[in-house]
Amino acid sequence: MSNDTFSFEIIESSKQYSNARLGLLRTPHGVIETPAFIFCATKANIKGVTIDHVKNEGTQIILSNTYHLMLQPTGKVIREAGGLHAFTGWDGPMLTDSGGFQIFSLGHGSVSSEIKSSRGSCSPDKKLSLLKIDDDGAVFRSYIDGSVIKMTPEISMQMQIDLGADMIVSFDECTPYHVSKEYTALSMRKSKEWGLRSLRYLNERGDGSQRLLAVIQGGVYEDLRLESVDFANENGFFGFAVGGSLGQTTFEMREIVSMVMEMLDRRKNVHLLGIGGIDDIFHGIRNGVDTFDCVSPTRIARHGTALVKYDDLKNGKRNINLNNGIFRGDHSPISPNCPCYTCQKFTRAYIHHLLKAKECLGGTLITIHNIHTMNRLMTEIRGGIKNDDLNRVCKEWGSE
RNA sequence: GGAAGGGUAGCCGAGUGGUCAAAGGCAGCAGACUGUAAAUCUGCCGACAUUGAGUCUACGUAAGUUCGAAUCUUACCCCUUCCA
Repeated sequence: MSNDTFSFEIIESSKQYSNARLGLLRTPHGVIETPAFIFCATKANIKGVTIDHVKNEGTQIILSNTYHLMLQPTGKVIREAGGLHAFTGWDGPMLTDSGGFQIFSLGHGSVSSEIKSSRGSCSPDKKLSLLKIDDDGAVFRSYIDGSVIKMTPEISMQMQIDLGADMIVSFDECTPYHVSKEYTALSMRKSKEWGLRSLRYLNERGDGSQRLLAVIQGGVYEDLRLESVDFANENGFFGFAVGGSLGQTTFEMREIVSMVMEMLDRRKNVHLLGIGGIDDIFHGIRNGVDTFDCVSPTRIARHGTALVKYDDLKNGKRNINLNNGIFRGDHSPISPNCPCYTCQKFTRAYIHHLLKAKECLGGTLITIHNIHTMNRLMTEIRGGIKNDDLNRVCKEWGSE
């Protein structure tokens, strides 16, 4: 693999915000213009839509999850299929997550109630299935058949090699918020160790067609974040992924993101794990984040909410819940200015009907629209950086 | 004509003397969702009242029994099934 097959090149820096930048992320499966949004295809599909829709609405890169795919259909099946690209039909750039987040979400309960602000909406009686975590790795009970599954950096790396995504992520422990600083420190140091083991394994067993991102841990503590960043800066990772507990409130999350972004080697690409609110994206980009991933655009779509550019909606909101009764007889598209497949062919009334009738096409059509809208947001943000006009773009999308 | 079983909030359906404005489900109304065990979860859901306290109207209709009735009695109306 020649050196320029894989690279991250900063092609323009914002004058309005010194850290915001335009980049080109080159991978064997194509070039990603950054800032970019990465859609979650956790179980090797973006829920509810075909890969053609994903592509046609302007998606540059998608993400799948090691933990889910190792349970089902297993790495063996995907390796035999020729890797995730062949398996899914997606021929563009791809990232896989390591499974480290599952140590958190399967071990400590709901995501949203813990890492981010708000209360959890997960059903409370879910049984936690993390059995053990030590220096070697983590042991889970499979949520599919109850069998006992071991995850180590080496297992995660081998799985990610089998999956064959362009960018892969170090195995880490996503530290919850409600633990002591001592635990957070130990956990972060464990993730450092696991990062080294991940790197070593990939260098020894990989074929050179993949690059590794270091995960930045350290919770809400500046000194721990700095220690984690120093480690990542010094150890030859291709890029970075900011993860772990980002505090309890959105405000806290942004403070941590700003803090970490100041510490990282600015020559490398930075991914912000799991964050995808429009305000949070603008905040991240001003601070130099290059890529984001989040389940929110596709999840809320399945639940009936369509994202709409603030200036297009003209009612002071940035999304509409198509479950709401006011759309029963609304024969206009979701957004008047949207060229997506859904808005070209279908009306709010029709989609409202599909949702009410529990026809899964409703969620599908909104997912298509939301994918387009997120990609359009990122396109306009890149335009804003290029033209030193990011604040105008921000306003148009109803962000502060 | 005879026999039996029923009629409960928008719908279905539990409840058989007080703890009943009445379980549960559906429908309706709204909200949440941030490295996906999520096409899921939460709240409201007779009327009036800004919420609460509260007031009123309600379990086919009418009249009773009772301190108290969706629940017991009588009559009537309607529905379903079975027998002729």
